[in-house]
Amino acid sequence: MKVSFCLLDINSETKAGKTELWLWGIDDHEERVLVIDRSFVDYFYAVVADGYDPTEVKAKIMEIPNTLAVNAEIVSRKFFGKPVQAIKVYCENVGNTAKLLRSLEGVKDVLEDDIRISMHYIVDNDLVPCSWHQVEVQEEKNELGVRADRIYIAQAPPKAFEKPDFPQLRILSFSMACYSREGSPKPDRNPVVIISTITDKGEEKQLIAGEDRNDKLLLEHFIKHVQDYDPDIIVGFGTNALDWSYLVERCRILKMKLGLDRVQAEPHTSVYGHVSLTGIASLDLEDFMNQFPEVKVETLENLADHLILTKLKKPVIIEDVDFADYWDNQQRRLELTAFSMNRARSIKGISDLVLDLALQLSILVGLPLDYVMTAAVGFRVEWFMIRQAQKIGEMVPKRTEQHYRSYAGGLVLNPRPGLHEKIAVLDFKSMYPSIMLAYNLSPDTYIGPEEEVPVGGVYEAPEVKHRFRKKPPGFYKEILTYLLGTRNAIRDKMKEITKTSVEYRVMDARQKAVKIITNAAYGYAGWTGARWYSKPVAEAASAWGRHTILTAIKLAEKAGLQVIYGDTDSLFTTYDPKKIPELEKKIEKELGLEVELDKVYDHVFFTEAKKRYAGLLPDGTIDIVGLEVIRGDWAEVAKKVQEHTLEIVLKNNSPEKAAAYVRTMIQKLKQRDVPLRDLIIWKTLTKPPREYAIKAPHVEAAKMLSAKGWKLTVGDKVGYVVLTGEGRLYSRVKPYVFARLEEVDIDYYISKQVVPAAARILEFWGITEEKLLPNEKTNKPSKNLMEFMQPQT
DNA sequence: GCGGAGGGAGTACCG
DNA sequence: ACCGGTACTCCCTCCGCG
Repeated sequence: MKVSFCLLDINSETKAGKTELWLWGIDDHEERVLVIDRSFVDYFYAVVADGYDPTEVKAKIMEIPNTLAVNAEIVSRKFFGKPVQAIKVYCENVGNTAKLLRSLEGVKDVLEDDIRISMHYIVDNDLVPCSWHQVEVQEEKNELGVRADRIYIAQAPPKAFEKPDFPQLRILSFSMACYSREGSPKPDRNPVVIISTITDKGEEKQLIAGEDRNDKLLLEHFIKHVQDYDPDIIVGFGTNALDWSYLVERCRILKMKLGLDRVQAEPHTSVYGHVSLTGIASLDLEDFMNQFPEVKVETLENLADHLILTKLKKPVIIEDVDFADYWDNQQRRLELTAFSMNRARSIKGISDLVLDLALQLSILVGLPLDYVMTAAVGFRVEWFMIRQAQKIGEMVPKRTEQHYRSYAGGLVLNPRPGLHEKIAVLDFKSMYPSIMLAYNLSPDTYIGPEEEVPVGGVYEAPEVKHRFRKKPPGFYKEILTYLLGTRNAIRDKMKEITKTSVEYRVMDARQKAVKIITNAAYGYAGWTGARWYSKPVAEAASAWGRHTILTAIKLAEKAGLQVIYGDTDSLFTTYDPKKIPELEKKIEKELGLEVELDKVYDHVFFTEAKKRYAGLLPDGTIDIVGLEVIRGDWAEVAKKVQEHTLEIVLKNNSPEKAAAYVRTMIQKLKQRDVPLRDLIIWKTLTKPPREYAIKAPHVEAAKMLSAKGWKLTVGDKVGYVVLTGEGRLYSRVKPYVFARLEEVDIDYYISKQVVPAAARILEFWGITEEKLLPNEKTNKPSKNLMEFMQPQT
């Protein structure tokens, strides 16, 4: 019989020395199915050395005792574009056999022994995660005790096919709270006191520990609840780093097993730091944070707030530290449980918004849903490439960390400081991908300095002089042609569809997924960890990029436009509605790359610094780029003042008014009329505190947190405030959770945060830091004299 | 012993 | 665990200073 199913998860199981592939999915009757394929044997390639007869090499391989090689076949493949003969060796234990063959005479290289069997299976059979497949099967009785409505044995590998609808997924979102009076909770001593869950249908369920904080029953109920609801996807926040390992450990201590997946096994750590649940896609919303760089302190509450899930009322935030206090108070315990439930609701709300993109990334890249979300962008690009490589018979290079050599990147112009009117921003569309495509940049088209110019000729990069054959199209070109073509096609189709339709939403997500991979291709090429790393490719791309923008500047100036600023692929010029379209055409004609008029600023302000400016758009919104306002490591109070300063300057063209506003704010600060939270400075811990070469404020604050039992890891953000006192800054900081408003050094916030941020803008009009600070005895007379002598004011 | 200059460490941004 | 280019703050060392 034939069944159709949507593939959601895949794992491999070894039964009696034989590896099976288990495909988990939903069939077209909404039944949960497990399709087992026992016919796939994993493999690797043994590349035949020059001058050896493949038939003999193959025979030799088969003769080796204990190779475990079940079969071998001679195949023609490509490696970096060059045709090679290889022996495809099928065997049960790829790792050992590949090792044996590495030193065999006649074998030049061993490849793809580092690709996991489930990925070989997906790639070779062209399976598409989160998509429909048809497969010839025989039904088998569920004697394995797995949680599935049907179990099938595949008679042949499944085949992907197009089907527009998507099955109704069961999704469970959850959040947990632990009781600890000793800092970060530890599973060997601190119980889980609340788990809040909510399903995709909005059904809420809370599991709460008993008065004695005994969590055995709670955990049993949680496991049972998951088993009963049988979700296809489980969503949490911080689950990979925290929740899953905590729950597993906690269960072990209570002599239980956290068997909530579809084979009643424990969650297990997998690649990319992902924690995997067999048969269920486990998603961690923390992995989505890089989608929202605007959210600087990456908490669930901040993300929910950013996505306006909480527009009705700002929820009360209860810090982890205070959980124990809340729990121990009858009345406040209700607040804690409500808070926990709200977290679960936020998780559901956010996943409703981001799941489309996650699914499309999984479909495009070909990694199962849970993996694709945890994988860093470099690995997403790589899996997409591996998939394409298979299609054209290209073998996958090994991952060998290459020696790092830096190279020159994009060109940044010095801005013309001051306030400008009517400024156009021209952007090259997908500049690096377009360049790589236009000049056929690829590791396999690169012609080394010693090599002859091939028939058909070469493109030679400016400055760096790297050469690339014009024909045939290289691997990167194939990929970028597909990506850029697909994105354009999707965007064209989207124009014909109602914006509120489901179809539009799906296409928008697909378009975003394609964009993510396209934009990362250049960075991938220059990443020493990449399988298809090629410094010449990345270096040539940026060289052509510099050439491109330099040419564009010349053309703009020739057209009579003044260039105010430019960075990598953008140009800021005076706006002339007649000249701009002509310039666009001229640039496209001369360079073969598309430019577009991205926006026109009514007013735009530059300091002398690159990469920092603010512009007013016709609709009244203000773009702020690079300045303190958009930085996460400045106190909110300074950012607010700078933002308002910019608004006054850009909208009213009135620096004096802005200065007056700043002075008012300083007065307010002096009264300590400011919430403590506006004084917090957040900085990331980029290494373990011990390893810092110098003393730094955020590191000292981190040490104080650790001393109180906080578990801090690299990548965590530390929030601290500056206190009054003597000496270096690092000696008078305190984590904000321990601090009171009365102890903070308000003068620090005035002189080192608010005033510099405001003066950054106002200095252009001669309003210096000194002029913003109220006149006091602390002001040195000499400075006032200097001020007096400055001519421009 | 102290203050300031200048280089270095550290972080976060832009495209 | 994607690239290079850039701004900026605070730390730290060193130098001058009879």
